[in-house]
Amino acid sequence: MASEMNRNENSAVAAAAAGRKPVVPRRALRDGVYDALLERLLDGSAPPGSSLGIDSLARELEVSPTPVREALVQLEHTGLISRVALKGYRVAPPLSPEQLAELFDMRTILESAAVERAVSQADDLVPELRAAHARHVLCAHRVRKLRGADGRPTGFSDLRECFAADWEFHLTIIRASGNRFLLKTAEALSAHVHRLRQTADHGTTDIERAVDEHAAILAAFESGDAERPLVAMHEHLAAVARRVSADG
Amino acid sequence: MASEMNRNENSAVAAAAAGRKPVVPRRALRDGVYDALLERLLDGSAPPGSSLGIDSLARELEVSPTPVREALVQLEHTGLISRVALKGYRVAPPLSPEQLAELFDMRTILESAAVERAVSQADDLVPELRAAHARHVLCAHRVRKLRGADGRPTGFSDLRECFAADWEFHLTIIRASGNRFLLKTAEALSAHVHRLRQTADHGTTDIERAVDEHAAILAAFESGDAERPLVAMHEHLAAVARRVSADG
DNA sequence: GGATCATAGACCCTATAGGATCTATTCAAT
DNA sequence: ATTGAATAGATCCTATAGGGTCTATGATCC
Repeated sequence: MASEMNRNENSAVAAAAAGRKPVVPRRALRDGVYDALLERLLDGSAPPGSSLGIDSLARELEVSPTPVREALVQLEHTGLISRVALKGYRVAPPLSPEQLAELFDMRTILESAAVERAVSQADDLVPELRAAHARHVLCAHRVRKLRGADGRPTGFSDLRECFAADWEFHLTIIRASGNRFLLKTAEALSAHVHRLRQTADHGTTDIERAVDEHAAILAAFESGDAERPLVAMHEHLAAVARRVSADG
Repeated sequence: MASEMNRNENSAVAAAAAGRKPVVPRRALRDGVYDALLERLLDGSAPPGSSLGIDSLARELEVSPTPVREALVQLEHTGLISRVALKGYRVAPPLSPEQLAELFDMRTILESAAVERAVSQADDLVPELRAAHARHVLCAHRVRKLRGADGRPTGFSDLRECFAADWEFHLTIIRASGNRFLLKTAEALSAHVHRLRQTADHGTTDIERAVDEHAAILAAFESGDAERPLVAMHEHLAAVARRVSADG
């Protein structure tokens, strides 16, 4: 009897119980719909305030309303869309200056705590951080090349990749903190962080500034000092907040 | 308590959508199912690891599977349930000691930041905090009376109310921070905080300890000092972590 | 001309049905 | 006795249909 139970215990079940992800990620329709809707919200296809009709979205995406509804519920907790019961979903308006300040205040809270906890494990962190930074530098270089040739970056695809590399640098530090709740919260905030990329017309100068400041953070971790990474991160976040607030 | 959480979340979303909307809280079936399921998860009716069948839940609650599905999606992001695509939902296992440590580490991060930001607005905070603390004291007194009469508190209803008052004290401070993201994150963690009440057999002694420590925090805010509330909060959270970790 | 009411359309919410998948039991074969 | 496949049951996922509500347009009345 016991052997049967052991045999019946699937690897996916064991992985879920242990908190690990299954080897092959299985996806239902609702996950694909979620990605599609998130894409629309992030690249500005859906202007703020526009209504998200369940039925119309289902027709556009060629699925039934049910997975659309599930994806919208999942999207609701990101803050990108707002729901009024018996009235429907709408794209949330862009963050007010006050909310923007609160967002960066929150980022400072979370990432400062992450840095404080990551310095003790700098040996494991520094190599990963170097790799993440290298990818960021590579993207920035490519964007600059494209800009030099065409005079303007081609759409959002290259910029998005660069922004993703930027965010990945931050996530690497947060992961090193070893706190799953911290990581989960940061990921929940990522939607807002990515959305304000599209609002502010970030030129390549901002990207280069970010690369430089990330380099300073990396160097601070490499120095082995316990205080310098924290101040470097503080300066970086404050600089990003200034650049975002003082947009055209 | 569940309805309060949901109402707060809705008001926050409405505020983020378009200013203030003191509308009557309209509720769809989905919200009621969410509350019912949260109730089951918090009072231990659903043991960890048990499967949450959509169809069976729909039959039990006498609704169709669709609102059940929506409520499960909404519940998924709280961490109380885990989903495997094409396999179903299951009640998440209780937090491991490591996760428990991370949870309290996260609480320390968030609530320390909240205290730091709340001290500047102590004039507005102190009256609200006094009221919240009074409700907590009242609940604790009633629980002690009941315990003295019957020898044991009647079920969870009274204790739950007391725990809700405890948490409301913390939320009051976090609200005073003026950071919506901080508040939203704390509310997201509340599910875990409330769930571990049921696991550990908290006697009335723990409640009294919490009341005393809350009183110390309140006194620290009343003193006008900028440092004392922070250390009082630190001591409180550390004490709670010790009491939870050293359970029977 | 302005306001009120009625009607129509669109939408959300809920319920039911069918196809596909997974789990568990059963049975046969080595 | 253990392994393997096959079948039955249950469950999940998706699609479709109907009831109720909200919004918008147009007509009527003051």
